[in-house]
Amino acid sequence: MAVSTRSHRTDIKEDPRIDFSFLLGEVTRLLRGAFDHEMEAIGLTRSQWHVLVYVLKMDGPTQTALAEALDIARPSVGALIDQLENSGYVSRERDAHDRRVWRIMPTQLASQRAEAFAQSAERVATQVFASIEDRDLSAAMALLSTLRENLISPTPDRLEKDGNC
Amino acid sequence: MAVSTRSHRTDIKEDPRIDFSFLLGEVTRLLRGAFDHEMEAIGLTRSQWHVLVYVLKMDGPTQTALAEALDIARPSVGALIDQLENSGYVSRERDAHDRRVWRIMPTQLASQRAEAFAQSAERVATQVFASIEDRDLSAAMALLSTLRENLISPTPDRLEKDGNC
DNA sequence: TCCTATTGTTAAGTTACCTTACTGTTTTTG
DNA sequence: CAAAAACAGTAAGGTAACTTAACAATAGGA
Repeated sequence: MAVSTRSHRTDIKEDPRIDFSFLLGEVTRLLRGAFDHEMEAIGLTRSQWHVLVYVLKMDGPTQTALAEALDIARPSVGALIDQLENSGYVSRERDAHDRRVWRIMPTQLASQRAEAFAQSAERVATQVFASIEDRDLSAAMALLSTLRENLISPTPDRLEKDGNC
Repeated sequence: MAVSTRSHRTDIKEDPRIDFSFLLGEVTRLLRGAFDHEMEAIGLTRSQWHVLVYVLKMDGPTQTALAEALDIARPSVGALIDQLENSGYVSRERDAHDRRVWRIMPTQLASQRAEAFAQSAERVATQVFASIEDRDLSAAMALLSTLRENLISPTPDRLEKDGNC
């Protein structure tokens, strides 16, 4: 079934799952750096770009919806939207039915540049994912999805159900 | 050969490699959170713990060696070592042959607690990697290693050789 | 000995988050 | 309908982890 059972080993240095975790972190860091490098030319930070992608994806989300999607605190989203608004990439528009909320809309500028962003992303992806088979990529994605599931909700068998407290 | 050739698509939202990148980031973030949660009880931040693991791994490294291994700037290492020294986990010891350098040594406390750290890590790993097959883990690690290679050095075929500038 | 490279530190600034507390607005509820 | 609860967003302030630039001390070769 799962990863081979270990009896009493308590050496961080020899657990493949720990190695995997470190590798995951390292690749993520490098990948982030590669994207940053591209985005720098465009004048967006990673966080701004991250938010912007979700704004483009989500079709007029509220800030709270963005906060949930990005899993960051609402004030953080507010600050990032401020930045993107100042740079002219998004605008806050009042919701027709609820005056508490802002709908975050990509501007024309964002749409114009969306293609350039995509090409930058594509350029990075082409280098980074060179020689990777579709099949393997899918398999790795499936594994990562499983990890995500396991991380989001506790394992079914021992659900301590304390959530995150 | 590589991931299926696309003609002109420039839509970030539909590129599996971009999806993969986001997923990678998300899993890393969640995983980091899970480890943080464990490490919090021990009183170490993620960065401190990260450095400490390398100190335990590397057998008396200099700060510069640590900076290279962790791929962070030397002042950052210095600050983290300060913290770990104040917490009593490492000590700076003068090198016998070069009075400029400090050798970073884990203290008895670190060795004592190393097992507890490992158990914490194990506990997280057991939940997160539940239902993951060894085979699949290895395959994913291989893929991540390839990505790392591609990220560290430009692809052989189109080596622009600008390094990182 | 002088010149250069290297180790580590200090100082100042940036980014990206967080938390807590607040102002409005809407929804619920008695 | 009015009071209370819930919710969206903002403000203020904090923290951790980085960065770069400039510096002192040391090492080591010409």
